[in-house]
Amino acid sequence: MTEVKLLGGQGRGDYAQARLAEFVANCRRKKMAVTPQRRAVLRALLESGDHPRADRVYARVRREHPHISLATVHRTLERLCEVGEARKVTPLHETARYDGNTRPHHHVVCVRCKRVEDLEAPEFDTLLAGRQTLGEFHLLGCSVEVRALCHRCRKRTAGRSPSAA
Amino acid sequence: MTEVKLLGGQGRGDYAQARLAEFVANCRRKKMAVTPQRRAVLRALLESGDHPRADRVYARVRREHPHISLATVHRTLERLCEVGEARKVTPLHETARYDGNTRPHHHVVCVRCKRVEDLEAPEFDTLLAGRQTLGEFHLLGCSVEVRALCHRCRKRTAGRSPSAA
DNA sequence: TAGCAGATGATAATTATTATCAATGACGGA
DNA sequence: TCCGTCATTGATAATAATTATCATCTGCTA
Ligand SMILES: [Mn+2]
Ligand SMILES: [Mn+2]
Ligand SMILES: [Zn+2]
Ligand SMILES: [Zn+2]
Repeated sequence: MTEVKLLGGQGRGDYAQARLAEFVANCRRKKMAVTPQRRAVLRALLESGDHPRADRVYARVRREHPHISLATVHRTLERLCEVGEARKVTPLHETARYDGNTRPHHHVVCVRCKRVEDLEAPEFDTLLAGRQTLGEFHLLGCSVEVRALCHRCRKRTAGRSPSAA
Repeated sequence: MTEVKLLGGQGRGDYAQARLAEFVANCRRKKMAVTPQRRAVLRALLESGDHPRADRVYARVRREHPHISLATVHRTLERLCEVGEARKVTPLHETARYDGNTRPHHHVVCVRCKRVEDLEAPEFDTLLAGRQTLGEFHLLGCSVEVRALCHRCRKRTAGRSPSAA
């Protein structure tokens, strides 16, 4: 029953160190230039445990790199996601998407064209069934977002990096 | 194993009819005015099976109500979500949120303050474990988003409508 | 160390969403 | 059925996130 649990910020420091240490090698592998800005953005992201927005990362990076451009922060964050060094919590954030179907269900999203299809997966729903709370959170519901490539996009995307785990 | 399946647009027509039929009564119950615009927006949303954006709904509604304002469409869609007549597929769409933690994990999101915390739930991951595809979709990964109210927000939200299932 | 492809910074442009506010009309009570 | 009230609408402006542009700079390879 207690299969689901919140993760505190434990071991964040070590994790950040390890990730920064391997960053240079990873960049070389991906043939991506290692710039002070990229390093700083990744460090700032790793130091914030709270899934920050670009402006928060910008604020933090500026403490060490007062001359960095906000555009660079945006570009770098997207780049880090493309190469698998970071993750976008909000793959569909560009515009609000609405759904007239109020029955509980889940979604599969094409990460490229952003097409969204309904998905039925009853098992997902039962996992939180008993619980009312999770730590300090009062539960309302849960939805699963399956990241995928639709047929059309898969053909066009041929050889590509992760961009979504 | 085949517990997860895509839902086609079957029975959409009947579902739409039923929803529209009960809409007036639901509005009365919620003490919300029934306007032609609201009815039209809900109809347009129900007719689009594809999780549309506000501008798509606007385009469709204009076919019958050429004078409707785009602002009204935005307002109405949000309103419908508040009272449980529709659902926002993208509760975190306002701004991109990034995550330096690349280990597979899930999230709990406070629907009010948008705080995001990491969540560990191994069972969620195993459900799609075997599959490579789902219908025409090539699977990449899946993430669970648990909607919740954090302690602080729960106190401040006292008596409130659904806004999230 | 030279040269180039890619990265950056400054800035403008784009675009979704929200705010404002006067005019309108839905609806409960007379 | 008519009226007054107040929520809703439409038109428009304001806001804010993101992306585009482009001249300059710099990490990287040979
Ligand atoms: Mn749906
Ligand atoms: Mn996370
Ligand atoms: Zn696609
Ligand atoms: Zn909260």
